[in-house]
Amino acid sequence: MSKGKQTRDNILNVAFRLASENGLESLTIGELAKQCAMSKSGLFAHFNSKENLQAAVVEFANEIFIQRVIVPARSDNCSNYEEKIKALLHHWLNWNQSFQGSCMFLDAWREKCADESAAQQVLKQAIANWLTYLQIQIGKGIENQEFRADLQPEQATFELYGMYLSAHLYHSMHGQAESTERFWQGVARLIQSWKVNH
Amino acid sequence: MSKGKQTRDNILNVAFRLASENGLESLTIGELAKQCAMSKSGLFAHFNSKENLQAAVVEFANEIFIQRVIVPARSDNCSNYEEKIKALLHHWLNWNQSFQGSCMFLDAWREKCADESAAQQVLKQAIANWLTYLQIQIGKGIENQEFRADLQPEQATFELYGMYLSAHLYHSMHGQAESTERFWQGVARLIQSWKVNH
DNA sequence: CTATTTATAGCACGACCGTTCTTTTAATGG
DNA sequence: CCATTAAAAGAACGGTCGTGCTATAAATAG
Repeated sequence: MSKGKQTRDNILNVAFRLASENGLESLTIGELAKQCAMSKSGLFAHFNSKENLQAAVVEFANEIFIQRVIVPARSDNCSNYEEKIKALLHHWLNWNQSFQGSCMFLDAWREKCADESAAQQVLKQAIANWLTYLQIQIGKGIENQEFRADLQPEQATFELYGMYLSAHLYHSMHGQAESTERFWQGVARLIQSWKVNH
Repeated sequence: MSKGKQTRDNILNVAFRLASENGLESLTIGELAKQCAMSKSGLFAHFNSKENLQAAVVEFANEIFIQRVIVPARSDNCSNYEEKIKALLHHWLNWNQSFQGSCMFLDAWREKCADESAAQQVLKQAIANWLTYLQIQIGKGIENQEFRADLQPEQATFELYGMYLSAHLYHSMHGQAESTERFWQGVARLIQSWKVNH
């Protein structure tokens, strides 16, 4: 790897950490440069604009996400899709709780009406991809006859994501223990309802 | 109402609007003063620090929230607690969808580790109050034997809030129609599960 | 080892940030 | 109506923001 790419990679690592602490919005070039022991202009030259930097950070975060959530779930060798989904949720929750601050993926909806920044577009796409991935797993679970035939994968994904978001909020309000407990209790009930016919 | 309080009230109205569009974090005194047709220093004198301003905006937003969600639900004259909860959710969703940008109440978890700003503390308290209020309604529904005796109000509130958060996200990703549809479908299923014994 | 490209630093810019101080204007109570 | 108080404006501050431009240092290729 050439020097340039190497430095750029380091910058993104540090930027990812900072953005995870204080949010993507409050990531500044000056502070980032300081943390990287670089000059502002030297760092700036790698991205040519703050918007590009932000977008790059989001792309980088998405790669980390895939590496920490989707890939590990593959290695878990789940015997069915319920196990697969639970494994995904497990790694997802770990990912979430790995931030001392806030996960930047939750800033996706911070849209200023029409003029979306490049970073926000990348962010939304990443989330959309992830939700679609989840949805496909649920769909496969239906095909595999683990879940009811009339279960709607989109709706199920919607509710699963809600459980995750709520866990995120409760994490900062009531701590990790209660957040995790409520999440898994809710998920268990939810998945149960995917199986039973009413 | 004296001139001072009057102006302050106007400032908070405008600030609430701005913060609802672009987030509480990106609310600046200069821009706010411009929108209020005031000088920066004139506006500043009302709060003496940005932190106080932000906290005041959050308190103001909380009052609006109560006025738009809790109070209207009282006028709905619900015959039971299920209806009451649904009325609350209805107004809650309306509140949420009244923002073209983001609802500032969702920035509560944006904590920078130990050093929480005054605004964030007020924000968290407001959310905690609201969730407790919801939880109490559910508890009364249990007392009233509308819901299962072994239903956990805290857990039920957790899951209800997740539904709301997911609706908020889907609103910006898939539009209002789908978001609303999924929300009510999820809520219907959730409340149904509060009644039936498994 | 040298020539050339690439990466980084240094410096300056205009703009805006929150905040303070002083002065002027407006509202208020007697 | 006048004296007093409260409210708003004006100007300036040190700081930081993102972003150019220019020079230097380092990596790379021949």
